[in-house]
Amino acid sequence: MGLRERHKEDRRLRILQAASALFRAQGYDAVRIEDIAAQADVSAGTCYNYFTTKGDILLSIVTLEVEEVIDAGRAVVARPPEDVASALDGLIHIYYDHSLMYLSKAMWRIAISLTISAPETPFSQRYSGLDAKLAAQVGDLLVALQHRGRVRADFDPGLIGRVIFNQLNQAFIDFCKDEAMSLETLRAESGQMTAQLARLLSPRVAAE
Amino acid sequence: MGLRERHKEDRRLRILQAASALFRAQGYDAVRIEDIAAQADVSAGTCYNYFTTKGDILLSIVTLEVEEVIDAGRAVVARPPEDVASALDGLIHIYYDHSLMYLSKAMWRIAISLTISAPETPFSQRYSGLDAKLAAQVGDLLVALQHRGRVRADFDPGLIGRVIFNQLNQAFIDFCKDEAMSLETLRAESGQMTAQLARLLSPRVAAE
DNA sequence: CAAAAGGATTGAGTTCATTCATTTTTGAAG
DNA sequence: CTTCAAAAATGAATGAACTCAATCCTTTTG
Repeated sequence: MGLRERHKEDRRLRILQAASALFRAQGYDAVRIEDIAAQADVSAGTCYNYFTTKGDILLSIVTLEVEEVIDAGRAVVARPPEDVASALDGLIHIYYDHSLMYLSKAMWRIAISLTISAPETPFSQRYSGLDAKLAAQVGDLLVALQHRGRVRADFDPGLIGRVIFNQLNQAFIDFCKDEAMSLETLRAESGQMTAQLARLLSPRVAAE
Repeated sequence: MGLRERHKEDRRLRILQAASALFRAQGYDAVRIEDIAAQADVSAGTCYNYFTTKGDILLSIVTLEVEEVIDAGRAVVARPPEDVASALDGLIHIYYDHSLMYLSKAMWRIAISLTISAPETPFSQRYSGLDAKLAAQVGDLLVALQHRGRVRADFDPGLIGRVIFNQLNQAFIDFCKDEAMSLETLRAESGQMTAQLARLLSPRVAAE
């Protein structure tokens, strides 16, 4: 790798680290591109050689985080708890905890809103792809549970995986929208939902 | 009502109408506050006496639309079709069609993203409240179907109503994110989902 | 009816993201 | 070691949202 390439890598990383630290410390809106540039020892213009918009910098940080969440989820899917509700709750627990490790509610809000308002942006698309992967992971968990006979076999696990993921996602968005809401409350609400869905999915029904 | 009050009403309305027309014609981003002000025969500053941000003007337009959607939905809930899948599809059909009558995909994208990125804004909160009403309406439909014995009685209709609404909502967001996607495709995808859920909710299960 | 008080309007001014013409740096070729 | 073309970096210029001190209208009061 030549000098030029190394410089490029280096600068990209410096910009990302500077932005990440500043966003976390001061909030997305309060940070100016010039601040990021100064902290990264480049000029404002250079930031635009690496990222198309300020939002893209944030999304780039967030996608790194989501990738880690997916990795963390794999462990649960490979070795899921026995019953449906616990399995779902375990996965969800990991998703939520990991998501808040490095990113504030405000950063998530902005990131999510960007993927909706500017879906054509490269990082937006990447983020959407990761969301799809997360949904697929939930589907994988359901398949594992189906194999064990813990859930009904007469439905499409991919589809229901997406249904469940959408619930988690919406609950998480509501959580991010309300600064006063605690992680415990989020977990409790998701738990209610999964318990309900686990019941609908269980093979033996005490119908009516 | 004094002259001052009348002026206020009048101006507010003029700003809203000007913005609505311009947003539709040129798209949200392409319209400047000054353009709206000019079209409404006021100054740019005045727009900020009536709305806190440019986004708030859009949200104000969108909430009017959502209120109409809720009204339209009431008719279906009052007199739902016999089977679960048709009832859900009917309601959804109305939601989607009405939503696209006056607002473009792009306008929805921006509006939805604003309610996430700036949830404290007055119109944001109003919008969120309307979303909750829509979810409750789906719940009402489920209650009606439960009374007829068309769906299992052993679940919380409010909770499942929210689950279903979240699905619709997410499908609609995905639709707005993809300019190439047709309304037919949206309907088809939602239909798949409701069919699947209708099955899970039906009282007699061909278990496993 | 005159004048003071308070509310609304105004548009020039500020701030920041983004652009772009210019300058600097890099790596290859001679 | 020079020279040169391409790639990158730079920062001054642009444009649009939003702010605010000054001004203009209503309304009220004496």
